[in-house]
Amino acid sequence: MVEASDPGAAVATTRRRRGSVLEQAIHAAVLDLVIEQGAAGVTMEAVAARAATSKPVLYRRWADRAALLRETLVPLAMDAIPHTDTGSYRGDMLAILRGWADFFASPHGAVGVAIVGAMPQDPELAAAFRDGVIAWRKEAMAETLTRAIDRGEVRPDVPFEVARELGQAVLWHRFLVTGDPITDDLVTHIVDEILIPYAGA
Amino acid sequence: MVEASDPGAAVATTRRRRGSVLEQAIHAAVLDLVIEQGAAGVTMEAVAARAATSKPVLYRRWADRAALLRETLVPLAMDAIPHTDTGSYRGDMLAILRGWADFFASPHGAVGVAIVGAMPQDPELAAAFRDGVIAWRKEAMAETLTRAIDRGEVRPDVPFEVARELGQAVLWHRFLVTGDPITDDLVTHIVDEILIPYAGA
DNA sequence: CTCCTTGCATACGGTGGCGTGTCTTAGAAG
DNA sequence: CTTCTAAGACACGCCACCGTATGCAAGGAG
Repeated sequence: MVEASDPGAAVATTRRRRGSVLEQAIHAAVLDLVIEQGAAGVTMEAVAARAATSKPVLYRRWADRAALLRETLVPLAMDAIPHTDTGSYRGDMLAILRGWADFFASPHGAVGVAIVGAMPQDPELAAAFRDGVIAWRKEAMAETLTRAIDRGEVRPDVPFEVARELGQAVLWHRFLVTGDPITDDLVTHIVDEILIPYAGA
Repeated sequence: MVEASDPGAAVATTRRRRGSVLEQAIHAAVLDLVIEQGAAGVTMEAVAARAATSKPVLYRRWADRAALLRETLVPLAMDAIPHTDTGSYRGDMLAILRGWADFFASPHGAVGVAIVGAMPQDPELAAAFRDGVIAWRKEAMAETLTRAIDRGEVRPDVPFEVARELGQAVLWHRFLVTGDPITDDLVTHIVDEILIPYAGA
């Protein structure tokens, strides 16, 4: 995942910690397979082969393939979107939407489709994604909006439920449904012509 | 599906026409399986069993499972959304968004997820969906917007690319990504507080 | 009434993934 | 140096699905 496990030191102290090199290689293999063949391509055999290990290793750490998928994809999605205070509502929203745009354009974008496509058949993945990624995004957007209200950039009675998802909804829609391009012009247009008029004081 | 095939008359004339009762039963079986188990659950064997027929029948009419899926799902999606002239931009948009909302709430909503989830691995499905459903929706929205511009309800320079997808993007996003409820209050809110201000003259 | 065409269901070999049992090897303790 | 323990690789049986070849039944032509 993120904290890169500072290789040298950690290995020196304990010979092999719980989630270490091997586990990381497995997650990487899963990610590769998702990108190449979608969630359906993530079989235990394929993962084992790709990670240069064997199936018993996988079954030792994860109950089944669904659990392995969950624990690989959800953390990835968590890291995709920046959450920084740029000092203005416009700047914050631009940063966030550009984060989504970059995510969709990157190979990791396939993770988004994989999760969405797998959720209906995997309630646990759905719960993990919604309680993890979505809930966290909502929280982050709530903070962004609260800061903007404090600054007087956004009207205090703006409907949070809608304001927080309006921008990313268009990007997700293009990415998943229409396949239309997501340009930076589109992002700035959304912010300046839709989000700010809608939320503006 | 929708038009109930007026059983008596058709059977009387030609004993068994090309796409008739059996073919319809097969499509129904595919739909059931998609709803119950997602696109991955649509195996040739399961379809044959569910439709009370056998695999050779399926292979006689469709080259492979992807073709069967395409020819079942795409027409369904085409029938989902109304395309009527209500006489006003607000009325048109309310009708369209309510059409999407009803579609998502119905069992057929699963078809939406199935298509989105399967597109990355099935270029032909993606092409069929985008050249069929999406292109047709774009055209319909273009007509709706043109009428609205003629009536003076919408500014002539409104960006079509964004205006036509803005409303449904929020609904798709809730349906696929967040799982948040899609209420009629939300629909009217989107129309009155977002679409009309954005596109208004 | 018989033949023949048409079209379906049953049955088959082949493949690939699942989940697990067994053996081997490498590191820790005595 | 020897023994013990733990972890991983190999291999197996199982099952579901694929795609096709074969045998059977029903309706039209002679």
